[in-house]
Amino acid sequence: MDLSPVAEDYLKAIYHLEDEYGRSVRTTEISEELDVTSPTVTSMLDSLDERGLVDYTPYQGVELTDRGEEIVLQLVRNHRLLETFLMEYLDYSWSTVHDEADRLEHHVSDEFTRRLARFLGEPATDPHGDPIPDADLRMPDESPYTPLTEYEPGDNVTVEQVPHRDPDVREYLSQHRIGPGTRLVVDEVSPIDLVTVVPSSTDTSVALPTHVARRIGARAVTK
Amino acid sequence: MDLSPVAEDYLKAIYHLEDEYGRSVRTTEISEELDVTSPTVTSMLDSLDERGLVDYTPYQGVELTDRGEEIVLQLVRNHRLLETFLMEYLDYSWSTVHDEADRLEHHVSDEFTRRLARFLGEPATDPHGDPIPDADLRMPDESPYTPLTEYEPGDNVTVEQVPHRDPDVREYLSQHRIGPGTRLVVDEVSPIDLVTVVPSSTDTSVALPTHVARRIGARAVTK
DNA sequence: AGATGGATTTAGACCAGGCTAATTATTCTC
DNA sequence: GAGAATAATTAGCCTGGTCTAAATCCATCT
Ligand SMILES: [Mn+2]
Ligand SMILES: [Mn+2]
Ligand SMILES: [Mn+2]
Ligand SMILES: [Mn+2]
Repeated sequence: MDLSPVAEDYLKAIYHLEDEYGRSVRTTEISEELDVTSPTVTSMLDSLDERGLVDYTPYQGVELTDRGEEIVLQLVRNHRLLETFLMEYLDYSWSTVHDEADRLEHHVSDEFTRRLARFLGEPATDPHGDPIPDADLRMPDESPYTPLTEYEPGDNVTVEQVPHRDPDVREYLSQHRIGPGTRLVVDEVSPIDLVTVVPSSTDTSVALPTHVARRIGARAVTK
Repeated sequence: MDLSPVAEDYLKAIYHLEDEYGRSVRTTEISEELDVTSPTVTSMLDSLDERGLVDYTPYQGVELTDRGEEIVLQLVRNHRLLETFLMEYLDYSWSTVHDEADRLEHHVSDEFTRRLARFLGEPATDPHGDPIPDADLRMPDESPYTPLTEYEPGDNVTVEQVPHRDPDVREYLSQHRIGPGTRLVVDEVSPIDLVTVVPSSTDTSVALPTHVARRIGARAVTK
């Protein structure tokens, strides 16, 4: 299967959207995720379906096939190992590393990734706290982190996992000094889709909408 | 200037051919180098000329402009730093490293290359003995190595620079255990375009056509 | 100087991946 | 259950990069 970077990005988008919504994915969702028009998506879905990488039912939605998912898992492995390398050896910050990896993931060979994984010591998690599929593309077990939304006011936690694909979310968190390793106290978990936290480095309260807080993984600090 | 990898490869081909023949480059030469047909080359030359990256006179030939050369030098810098990393840290062999670098060179950012150069200690030469342009794209001075063709029978030398872009040449040298660091004795420099050498590791004489021997750089071993 | 052959360009086609405008399905609302 | 609103697809066009076949240029040789 010789796939263009463009086609690979459609598969990745479908993967992430399936994961986010837990159901088959709509044309519009892909078109928004990738910033292309919906007719463009339709024609790519036709072509991916022909190649057996997705199951696509017009007007109904699309899902990855096993072969499609395998391709995505290899890309995710490439991506997360690259991010690990870029941060640990080239001193990229967690908020700048994604774009570089998102391009390179399509262009490194499997051989490269094998060797890089060995060089890095076969890590199971990347610096954003996300799991890295192993050489057989098995995803490590559930991450042991608890979403910020499940803590109580007053809880003292260390951030371990940070959503970073969306540039706006990334920028906001980075601006407010919330990243991997940040210590913070949960201030308020409001029923109107808001969590407020106080990073110990700043003493300033930071408001987080639930959809962001839910994706921040943290570990309780045992005093 | 937002250039496709394909366009970049045309510029690189022109650069290497100019270097090899010391004159402007013909359509056919590019078409052989890149394995595309000559009409394809003609149309790409039109487009590169319009963008000011080459000077192209139909039926006469083509040369890089300063802007074109700058782009190539950045690619060469990317390429040689990548090869250095791949060999020194990921244990690629000198004969397998080129293809990976030849793809990646088009996809790493300038930021990546700056950081990689720092990580590697700002090397001036790659593991094939080729000079690496510095951050301002200045090529280091002439390599201090002497082509194998200029030695005399009986001379004892260490190979420092090895041509490796042509897969056939690369395969031949690798097969006969001639690579960076190889010690060998010059056996015969024949007027019929042939140099024979004996690598000290094998004791078997290896014949090299002049066009290959000329590109092998070596240093005399002082006994 | 003219004829010829090889190199080169022009003409016309195709595919991937985009777009806009128009059409058709599906879903929502009353 | 009909009409309106929304989502999705189809139709048709464009660009970049490729090809083959046809036309043209130019260097060389007599
Ligand atoms: Mn990422
Ligand atoms: Mn990507
Ligand atoms: Mn190389
Ligand atoms: Mn290349």
